[in-house]
Amino acid sequence: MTDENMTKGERTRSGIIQTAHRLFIEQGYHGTSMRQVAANAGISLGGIYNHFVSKEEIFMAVLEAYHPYHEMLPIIKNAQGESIEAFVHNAASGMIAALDKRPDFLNLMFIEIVEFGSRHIPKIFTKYFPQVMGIVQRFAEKQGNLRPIPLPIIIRVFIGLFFSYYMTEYILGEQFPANLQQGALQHSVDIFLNGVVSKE
Amino acid sequence: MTDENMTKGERTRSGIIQTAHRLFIEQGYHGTSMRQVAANAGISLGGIYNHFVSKEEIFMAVLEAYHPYHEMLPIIKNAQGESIEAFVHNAASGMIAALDKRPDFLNLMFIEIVEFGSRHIPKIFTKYFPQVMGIVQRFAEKQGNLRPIPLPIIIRVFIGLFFSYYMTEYILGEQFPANLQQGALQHSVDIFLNGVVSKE
DNA sequence: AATATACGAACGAACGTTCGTTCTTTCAGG
DNA sequence: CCTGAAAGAACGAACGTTCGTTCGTATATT
Repeated sequence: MTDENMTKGERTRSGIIQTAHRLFIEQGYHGTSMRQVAANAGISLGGIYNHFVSKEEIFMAVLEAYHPYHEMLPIIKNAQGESIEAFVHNAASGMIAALDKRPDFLNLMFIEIVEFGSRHIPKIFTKYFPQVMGIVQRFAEKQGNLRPIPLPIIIRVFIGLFFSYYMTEYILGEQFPANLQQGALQHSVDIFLNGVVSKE
Repeated sequence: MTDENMTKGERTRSGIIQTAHRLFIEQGYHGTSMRQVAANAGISLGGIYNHFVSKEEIFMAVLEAYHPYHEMLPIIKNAQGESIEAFVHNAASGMIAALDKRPDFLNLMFIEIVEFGSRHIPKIFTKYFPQVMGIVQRFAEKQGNLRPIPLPIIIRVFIGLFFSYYMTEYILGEQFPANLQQGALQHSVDIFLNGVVSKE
């Protein structure tokens, strides 16, 4: 929805969500005050309550607006149809690129975990996992050269691979020696596909 | 240090740290008040300030007391000297067992990341990484059958493997289909060692 | 004219910290 | 072993601020 199609109220609401998102990921939920949200969104304190009934409802709206799953699924879907090496590498780098557009998405997740007791994450995962499972299953059957490892495990290790890869870059940055290596993602995918043990 | 060797003040201080740890991992840092800490530690509000100059100093003490690195390093050290399969599996399951004794350590990390901007984690990592690097390097040289992948990458992927493995169990529990698989850790280690692609 | 939106003062509650005071522990000097 | 003074520890009221939310009123939009 473009800016012109929105009423004034919708634009204000959207601005509040955007501002709250930035403040939440910088300071946490309880570390952010409604006054900060109001000031940074260019609205008065009381005016916020014309658009949201409570602070927690703002957090819910932020969570809804900023989770990247809608962008992730097509990436996995579009990555199929080539060799397994290309598939995995494209999927991994595509997902990391998608997360790069939501640079502080992990913070949002951590707030969810710590300050709200992970109420929503399992729901999101169980909703999306079957879809991912279906995509990978169809690809695996067509490709046919996987070792006999349960598919959910493979998916779990893959998600873990790219997730921890991103997390390491995100949290530690260049302060972690392993982050300075050239082609780190390529190597990581290589390990996922072929392992670290030499077969010669 | 046992309870008998401690003065009254040391015992109180230790109790405050213990209580604060529990409340922080349940509610976050800003979500926990000094009054809650005082009440749950069985001390008065003002009394706390005989042992800590500020709330943040309590968090520092909690972080120091509850990070599991002191236990992790010996585990990696003691896991060496056998085959690479045994080494990796022992190290992985040992580290997961160590984290199990600090069941909410991840929450503490997440608070650090969100509410304190990851001020301390890089410091901790750069302190311990060279030691881990040294241990693994000596083992790799002795073993000698690793594929030509940079060692920091291997370590990074391994840490990511076990870290995300634990995180998946911890956050999602049985609600994540892949967690219900038998021998999930064994399979994960297998992928790390040999990859998912069949070599036949 | 009717409705939606914005305002900012005001509310009571809760926040982290300080304060003066009292009670308890510690450990010399006898 | 006592004794008594110094130090340590605990208390809870109170401080000034900030919190999330409400409200009556004014302004803008439709």
